[in-house]
Amino acid sequence: MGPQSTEVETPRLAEAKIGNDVGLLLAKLHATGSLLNNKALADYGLRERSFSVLTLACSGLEPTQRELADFLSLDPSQVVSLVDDLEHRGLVKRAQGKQDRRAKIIVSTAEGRRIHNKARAALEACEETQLAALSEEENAELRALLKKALWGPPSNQTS
Amino acid sequence: MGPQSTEVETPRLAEAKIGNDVGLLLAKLHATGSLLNNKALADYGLRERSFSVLTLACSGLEPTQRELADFLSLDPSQVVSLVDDLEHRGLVKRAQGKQDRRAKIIVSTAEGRRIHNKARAALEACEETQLAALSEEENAELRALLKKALWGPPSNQTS
DNA sequence: AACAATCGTTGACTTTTTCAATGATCCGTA
DNA sequence: TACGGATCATTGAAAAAGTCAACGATTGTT
Repeated sequence: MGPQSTEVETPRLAEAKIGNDVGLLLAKLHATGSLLNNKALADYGLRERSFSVLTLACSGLEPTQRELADFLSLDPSQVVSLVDDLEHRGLVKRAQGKQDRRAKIIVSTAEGRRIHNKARAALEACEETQLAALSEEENAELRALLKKALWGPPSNQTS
Repeated sequence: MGPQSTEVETPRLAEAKIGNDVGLLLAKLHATGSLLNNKALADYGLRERSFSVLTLACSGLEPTQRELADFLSLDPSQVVSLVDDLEHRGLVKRAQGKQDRRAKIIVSTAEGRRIHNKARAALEACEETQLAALSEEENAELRALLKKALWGPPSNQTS
């Protein structure tokens, strides 16, 4: 098969005005991307969402479940399920919130970090093939635009 | 309140490496966008998907349901439901395929085009507020990058 | 003419999403 | 200090969405 197994030919219907609709473009890229990402993560028993949770658990930011729900656009009850799963498999654990004892802080275990490193490599390779049509600069530009659309102009702290 | 009612402040967790993950950025922008889009379209009894179908029915491209399913990344049975709904409301109708009598071509009615025009205006206004953080050029750049990621470099036919 | 493949459709099944209710805890105010 | 309202994680149920196999009708191929 071809060098990249992702979609290549422009479909007939893309000519319609809706082919420029941001909402549709996002939905479509997200749909095809999710499929591939989940496939790439399946080797590690992860999916896009559980990987996101695991990543944030490994980040050192000590997120609470509420923060995870907000950041990942999920219902709090969905975060419970995700964390339950990861915790049962020994990849993360719940710790008591430091200022707030109602909140649970999600932190990674050593095994969690081990799995995460492998999964991250696989995911990065996967996303690279998805965006194979874009140059390195375009790839970075896309990220920057998405972030700006979401959170406004980057504050000039950190790099 | 702020000038745009959409999200503005960068959340704490965005600092994590995953804040640069294209998959997550797409998911997040799509999630918040869908919510707003559906809200904007609700006045016309439409949602993102039924609007997409209606748009393509109005495009003159005479799409078949199979083409709609492929283009919108939907299961054929989902297209059945969407078209059923629009047809019951008199916005589109099913016509027999020209070369293939198995296929159904989806075409708009006069009423369908009327509704579509109004809904499109509302949606465009809605998306403009969503991408308010982007300049006009950045907005166009984002569209171009998304299209390129999906379908490769634009073929130099049409304008 | 026979066969496999495709289109739209249906219906069953699974997964995901949504939402209200709960106990524990926090915060502000009296 | 004690009260009241708000927030956190959790549960469970209901609603919505997604997935998938099977079907009749039709197509194209052998």
